[in-house]
Amino acid sequence: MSKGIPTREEDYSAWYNEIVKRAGLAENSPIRGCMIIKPYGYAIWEKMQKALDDMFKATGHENAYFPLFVPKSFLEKEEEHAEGFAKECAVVTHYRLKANPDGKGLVIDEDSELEEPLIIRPTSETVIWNAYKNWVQSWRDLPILINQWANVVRWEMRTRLFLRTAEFLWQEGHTAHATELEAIEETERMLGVYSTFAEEWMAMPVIQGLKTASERFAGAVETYCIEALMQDGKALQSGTSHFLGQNFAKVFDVKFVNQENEQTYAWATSWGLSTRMIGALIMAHSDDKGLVLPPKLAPIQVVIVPIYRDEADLPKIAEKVAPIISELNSKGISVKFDDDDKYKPGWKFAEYELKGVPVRLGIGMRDLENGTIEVARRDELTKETLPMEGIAEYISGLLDKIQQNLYDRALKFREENTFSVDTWEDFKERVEKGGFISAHWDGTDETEEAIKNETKATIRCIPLNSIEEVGECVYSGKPSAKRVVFAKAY
RNA sequence: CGGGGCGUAGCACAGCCAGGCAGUGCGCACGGUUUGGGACCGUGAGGUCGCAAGUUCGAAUCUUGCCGCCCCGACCA
Repeated sequence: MSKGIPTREEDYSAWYNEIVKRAGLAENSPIRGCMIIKPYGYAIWEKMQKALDDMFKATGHENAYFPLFVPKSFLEKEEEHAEGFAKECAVVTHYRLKANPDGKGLVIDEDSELEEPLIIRPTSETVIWNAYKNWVQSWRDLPILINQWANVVRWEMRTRLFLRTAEFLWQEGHTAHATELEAIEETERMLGVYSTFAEEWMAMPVIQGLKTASERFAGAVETYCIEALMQDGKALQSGTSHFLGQNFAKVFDVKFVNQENEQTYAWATSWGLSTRMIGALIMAHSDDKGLVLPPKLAPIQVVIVPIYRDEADLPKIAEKVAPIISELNSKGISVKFDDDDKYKPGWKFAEYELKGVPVRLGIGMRDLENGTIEVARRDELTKETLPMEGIAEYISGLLDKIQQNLYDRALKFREENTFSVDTWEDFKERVEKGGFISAHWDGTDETEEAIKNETKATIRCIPLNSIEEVGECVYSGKPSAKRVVFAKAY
């Protein structure tokens, strides 16, 4: 293995790919556009799942599982939904292979053609709402608050590990409500959950907002999103929550009798967050030495590297660190004691930096004599030698400090790269340099489209907290009531 | 689907122009010396040169066809 990875400065995209591969997060598979998530990458996803799942449960949701296959007729029912996904669907048309009569291998048995093709789910609204039809009769049956953890397939033309793959893992929440207000509240509540997850667990500040009509989920009345800024100045949509109105209830006939004894269509929401977040995590914090993980999502939070010349010294070190490990474990901190003799300490230092382990402890004979231990921080790449006494307590606090530092750093970066722009000249110039651009927009599809064509920047969102401010559209000069956020996006 | 590039050891690649024993680095195996920031020496294993046909005494190298992958564009979380 060669040393070093390309720097962000040299080639941001190569830097990203190298981190994914060299840190052991994922690799390309023989299947075009599909990735193999390796144990270390999957461990991060499991941490994300756990945090999110707990928050879903805390907000009253239950997990369930619906089929991988969607009958073509289901997908067709909601017109906009169908159109939105039609171009990226994998379709199953046969159910049997047979020995090739002309030679080796297998061929599709043409006699096994399905009466109706099955789509591999790009999302599950239709299958789920078809089921909800049978679950809902009375207002007393509502709300239905369900989430599923699943894989989905969207046949993308160009893919990148984690950021865009043909198959990806995600969770999709699908809820049914008796009233419009309740459904909108749910949509906003789950956006809040995503936002909390991004900021408190991923240490990644996000802007909460609404998508414009052109960026809205196919079949939704309103799409809410969280948008984060990556280190190269491009935006990444990191989670979406949709208010679906009664669109799916109407096409799947999900009606209930309300308290006034009237037949009423249920109101829907759906919300999803995917393995793309692992890509976001990488691009938000990592540096030219490799991955930098926030302690709350790091599979290994502390690694201990023993340093010894004589093999007989290793047991002495192991004995000394054993109580530290158990004390850290009792605080819920995951620790790896790397006593592998095949690699030298220097190699291990570099390796754990590449893997983004937040805290590294180094301990050798010198430390045993002095009662000290070396503590290295991944986020700031600093080292200090401290007394072994009370070290577990110190590390526990240090992990919190690192978590906070990563957030503060990312927030500072975003603030320094968010610009308020009022003229078209400034806009064009600013877009080239990257970052979020806050500007007035006249609210029309035409203007949005024109700006996209001329600059490649899109409206990432209309921020929820934006203040009413009279202004003129940066492109058309027409009146505008508030600023929206533009950026080039992934 | 349009434009460009590439298929040679597990990985990264050289060799091809100008046909003549299939190579280098990393990794891997074994032995020894090493170990506070990616150690070193020695020995060794590992290949249908993408596939097929053709030209030739002889093809990784030349010709034709096919297959696959990557990058750039249109589409997208």
